[in-house]
Amino acid sequence: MARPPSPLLSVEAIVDAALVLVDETGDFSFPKVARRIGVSQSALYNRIDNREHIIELMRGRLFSDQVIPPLEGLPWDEALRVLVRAYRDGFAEHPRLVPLLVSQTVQDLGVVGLYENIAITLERAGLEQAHIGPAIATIDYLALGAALELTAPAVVWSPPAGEFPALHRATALSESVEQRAEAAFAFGLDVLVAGVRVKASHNFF
Amino acid sequence: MARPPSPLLSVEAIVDAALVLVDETGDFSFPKVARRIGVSQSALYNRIDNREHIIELMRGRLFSDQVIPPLEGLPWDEALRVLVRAYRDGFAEHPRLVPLLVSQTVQDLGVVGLYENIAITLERAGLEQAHIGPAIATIDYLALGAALELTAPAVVWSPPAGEFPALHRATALSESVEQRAEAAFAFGLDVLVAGVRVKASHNFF
DNA sequence: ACCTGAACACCGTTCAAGT
DNA sequence: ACCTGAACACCGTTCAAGT
Repeated sequence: MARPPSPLLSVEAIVDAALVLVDETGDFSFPKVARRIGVSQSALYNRIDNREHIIELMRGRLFSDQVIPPLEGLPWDEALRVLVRAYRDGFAEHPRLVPLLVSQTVQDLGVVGLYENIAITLERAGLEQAHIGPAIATIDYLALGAALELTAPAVVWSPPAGEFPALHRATALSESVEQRAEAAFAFGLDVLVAGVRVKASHNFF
Repeated sequence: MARPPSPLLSVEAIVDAALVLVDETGDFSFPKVARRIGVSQSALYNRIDNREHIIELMRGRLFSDQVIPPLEGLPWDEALRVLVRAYRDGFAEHPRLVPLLVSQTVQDLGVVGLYENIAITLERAGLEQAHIGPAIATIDYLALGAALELTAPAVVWSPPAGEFPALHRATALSESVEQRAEAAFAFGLDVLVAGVRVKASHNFF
């Protein structure tokens, strides 16, 4: 077999296979993706440019099938919560992909659309123009971090009881990874909304 | 040469070499570390266990030579600012190391000491016990994210002007990477302090 | 146009062998 | 105890060759 009548390969199949591997093992490789599809390793280069390209395609997949509910009726703080949650949920569906994303720049346009909505909402909040970029960055850190938390093992710091009393008290109420990640994200989101409110109110004086 | 009278190798030399490589190239490898020290690749395994071990040793290095000023006299919000800045500055000295750190759990005890100080300060702020863990996680996200920002290229989203007006306005005031990272961190820190204040005040009602 | 197979320059880790 | 060199099972990427 050299040139089949209908192509054996598609970009979609490559991204599918890579995403399955990342979900299962935390990483992917060309040999494994190729084996999973049943094609030779070098054939992948007919559809994609390189490893980075596959990662960027996976990032796009995270947000492509996301439905954002209408935000018109909502006050800015509710709208902001919806958007930041949607952003976090995108990452949280494939948490083991996040470490591969952080060392690479965003190129996907679907993600940029989500950013635009967040920027609009922050303008509605009354945040001054110079603070909107920094606010989006902060939201980025929160969403990425909260998703990363999902990949962490059950106990994070495991502080020696006697030496670090305050930390020991804080981690004593230990739950599942999911509960801990959700609690951290919920707290971060509350802090964000409260902080943006305070920042925005400074504009009125 | 097989067994030299005094060892050619030390853990310190390995961590030094790996850190230089990460700073310069964003990654390190056993062959490159060994070549830089002038020793064979397999000799490294006399001092360290594996690749993860080297990464964890580099994480420790970030905070080992950090001097934290005394916090006794300070109000909780000032103290919190000092600690979170110290945490961020630790990462910021070797920003290209951060992507290697995010997929691995914290084992270094110097870092845990910093966490303890933050936990104490959050207790002083009046934050309820159940919120201290989530608050530390949020601080983690902020510090890691702000350091990651330093590795990003100059333009992050580069939004097509017409299609994403709000985002275009927000990114129009573009500065250097360092300025942008600092602005984002400063905003995030303000939001954090304001948010913690709001959260803590709920305990008084 | 679309695939295979071989080739190349890289990895991390193990292990027998030397002193 | 401490090092070397060879070996192994992996990588990402390129390219000539086939239809």
